[in-house]
Amino acid sequence: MLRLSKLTDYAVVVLTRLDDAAEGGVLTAPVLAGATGLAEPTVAKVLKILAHAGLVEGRRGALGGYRLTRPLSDMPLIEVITAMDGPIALTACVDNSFGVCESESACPVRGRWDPVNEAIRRALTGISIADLAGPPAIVPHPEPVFPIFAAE
Amino acid sequence: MLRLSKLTDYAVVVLTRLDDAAEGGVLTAPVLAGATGLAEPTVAKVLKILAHAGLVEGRRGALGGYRLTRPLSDMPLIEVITAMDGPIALTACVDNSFGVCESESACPVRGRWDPVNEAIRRALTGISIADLAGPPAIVPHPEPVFPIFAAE
DNA sequence: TGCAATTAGGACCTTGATGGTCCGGATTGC
DNA sequence: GCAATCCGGACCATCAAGGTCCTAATTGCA
Repeated sequence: MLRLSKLTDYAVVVLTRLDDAAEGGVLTAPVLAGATGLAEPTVAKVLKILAHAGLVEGRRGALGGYRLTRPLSDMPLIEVITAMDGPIALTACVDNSFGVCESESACPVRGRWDPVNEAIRRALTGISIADLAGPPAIVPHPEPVFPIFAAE
Repeated sequence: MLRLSKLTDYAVVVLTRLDDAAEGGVLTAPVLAGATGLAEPTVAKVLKILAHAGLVEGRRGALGGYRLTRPLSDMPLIEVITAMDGPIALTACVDNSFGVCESESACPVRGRWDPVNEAIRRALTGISIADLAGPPAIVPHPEPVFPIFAAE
């Protein structure tokens, strides 16, 4: 599925909220949880990871909270994904992890995924979080029905 | 990690072997297993999935086996990934699955992943399996050391 | 006609990563 | 000194991926 983790999804949501609510100010984890509708511990976890990656900045203490270190338009999506999910890497046997793969010697595509990773990396570098949060266009929900598991 | 499944990796390996060994002829699952160093049941599973997607063709019976339906140069990577891992889709809440996400109404990026998926899709469409199996350049292993878990 | 070789299509179990929660410690402002 | 926060982990449940196996269905050959 090439799926990316939910945490990454949450991260984008949180970052977006952090942006339009706090011009210079800070927001606490509980407040962000309320604003996004996500569970508080989860939001806290996301923020911790983002802080670790330097995408947000945490300030402790009574009047503490989090704030962005850069405008979202200057924050490429790939950085968020890398922060949350780790480096972009298709397959386990990328970039020379020896001994892990038994069929190493017989493997004809060894080291061949790199150009693919590069292609994806490039594609994701050109997109900023601001692009995702974008201007208008919240997809309308025509009719709040039961989950439709459309044909895959 | 944006990782893609091992099965997809295996698929590329198997497809490659299927190509350089069988010009018009067929190869059986056990033979392919031997040639790739993968377990036989696993290879069989991969082949079944690929056959289902129409990328290979299975022929039953005594002299049966599998063969490619097209040259690898005409087989974009994205088709293999889609066959093995399902459609490219970042995140669960893509393309309007209502009711799944509680914070639906509060979610500012709803429906916003689509351009990202598009970008990745485009990047992967331009790469064929032949490009992966490529001409030369098996990455050399400078020194067979222990797995190095480089700084993430 | 019977037998052997193969694919086709699932069922099944195990394992690992993900998602989510919680707790103690450190920091800061009042 | 106290309350409000972040910080850094540990911890557990769930779920899907990986992998194996079993039973048809098909085909060629003796």
